[in-house]
Amino acid sequence: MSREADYLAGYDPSRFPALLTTVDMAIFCIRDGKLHVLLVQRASFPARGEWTLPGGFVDPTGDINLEATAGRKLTEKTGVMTPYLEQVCSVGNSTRDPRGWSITVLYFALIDQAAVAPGNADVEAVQWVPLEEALDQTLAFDHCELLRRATRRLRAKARYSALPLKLLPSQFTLAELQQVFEVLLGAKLERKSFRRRILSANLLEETGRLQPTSRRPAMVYRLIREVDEDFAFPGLIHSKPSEL
Amino acid sequence: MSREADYLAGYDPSRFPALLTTVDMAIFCIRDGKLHVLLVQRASFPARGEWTLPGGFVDPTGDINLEATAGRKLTEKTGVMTPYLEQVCSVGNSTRDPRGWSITVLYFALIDQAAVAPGNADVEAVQWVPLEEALDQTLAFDHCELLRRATRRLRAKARYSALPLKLLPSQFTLAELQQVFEVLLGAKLERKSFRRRILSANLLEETGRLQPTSRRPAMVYRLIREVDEDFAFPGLIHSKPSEL
DNA sequence: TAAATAGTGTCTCTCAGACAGTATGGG
DNA sequence: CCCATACTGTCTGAGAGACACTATTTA
Repeated sequence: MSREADYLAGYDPSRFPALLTTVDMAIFCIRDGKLHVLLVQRASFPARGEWTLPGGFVDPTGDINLEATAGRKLTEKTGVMTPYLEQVCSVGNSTRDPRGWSITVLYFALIDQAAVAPGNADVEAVQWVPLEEALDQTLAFDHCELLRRATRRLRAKARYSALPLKLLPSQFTLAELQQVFEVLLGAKLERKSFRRRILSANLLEETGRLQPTSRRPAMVYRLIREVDEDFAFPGLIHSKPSEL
Repeated sequence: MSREADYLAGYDPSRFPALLTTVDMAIFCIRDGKLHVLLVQRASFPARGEWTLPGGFVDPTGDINLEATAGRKLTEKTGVMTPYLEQVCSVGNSTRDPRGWSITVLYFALIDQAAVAPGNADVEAVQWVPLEEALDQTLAFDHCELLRRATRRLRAKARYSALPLKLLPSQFTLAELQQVFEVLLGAKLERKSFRRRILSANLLEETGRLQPTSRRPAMVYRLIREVDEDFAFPGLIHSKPSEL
């Protein structure tokens, strides 16, 4: 075992070719009934002035793990502290970054739009963009492809999980929740079936009554137990898949 | 734009703290009606002599992308060239490797046990281990946790996708296929329901007749179209989840 | 009272589970 | 002929879709 200690003492990581290692994030929220994603404008080379997903290098001295890097980036850009954060995939090759062989670990975050610190987004070159526009415009590096992957994952999960809850504040009506699902799935859902499934999952509990947004007030619900990454209820998976 | 070229010419990646970047693999096959995973014994420090998942450093000069690294490792250990390969997740933190902050990208591979080159496994310190044993025994680094994650992904996919097909040769009977699903799900499936779902997915076509394994011969099927990562059929998802 | 949205009753259709029945081979 | 396994027929119950119905608010 002292031989292993000797080995480690003499180990020099910089002998190996350096790989650029970053974390990139697709931060989603709902605004005006549409899915939006946060984009930032690069301040320095490479791709200076172009728009990208927020992200940056892993800091081995400050970040205890990859998720901490992602959380740090998210808080820097939005002020949100405890979002839903999920790793999507990693992409690594020799061509995606002109500086050399690079790897990025892609996360997506779901946040309640109301929880975003309003100041930051105007000071920095940061903006919320409707998803379709973001996918149309040419993002730097391979960030269009990254955004597509994050979107596909999010939409797939909307078909069988309670994940879209994370795009709402802690109290909400079923109509609001249904609308979020409809935005993600790109399809209208049957009201009765939706209520049946959501309520029979024993995920929500009633509270009081709500602001009369238009006519009859709706019951306000809150989450009764935490929605983890693996939670799935049967049913929504049968909805037809949405376009793209 | 020449300023960007200047920037790139003067860019030195080694200014940044080095991160150890590896790819690890959970290579699964079915042997004797049980799910097995390939383990290797480490030949050098750190953790010399201990068992791990096969894996190794990304080679920026040889591998064009992460999947190429994974494919290279797989072929080295098994001789299999075109397996089903799927990225599970990446784990990066400061504690998982004694040499420093390290990231691993985890893949799993599904192969037909009959396609494995038989020679290699005996020469090297490589062995197929029943999954339960592998999870029980103490693997080096965080490889127990990695193996658990790969297993969870595989088992989850067996509930709604046609993925388990990749554990069989190109021709197979429905009884064999059902047995693979049962092994992965850890539960008996209803024969009639299973046949209904598989056949109504229009994935298989009939061929001729088969060896009388025991009594009445069974129809041999083959895949009619490729099963990609996202293919899902309704139904199997309702099966009760298996233990662990 | 009209309009608009919240929420319910209930029919039907699809499909998975169950299980008994039939088919086809080897000993 | 018996047995074991392959495969089918068919009943039943759960749950999603459809849609008309009632309830409760504002204007």
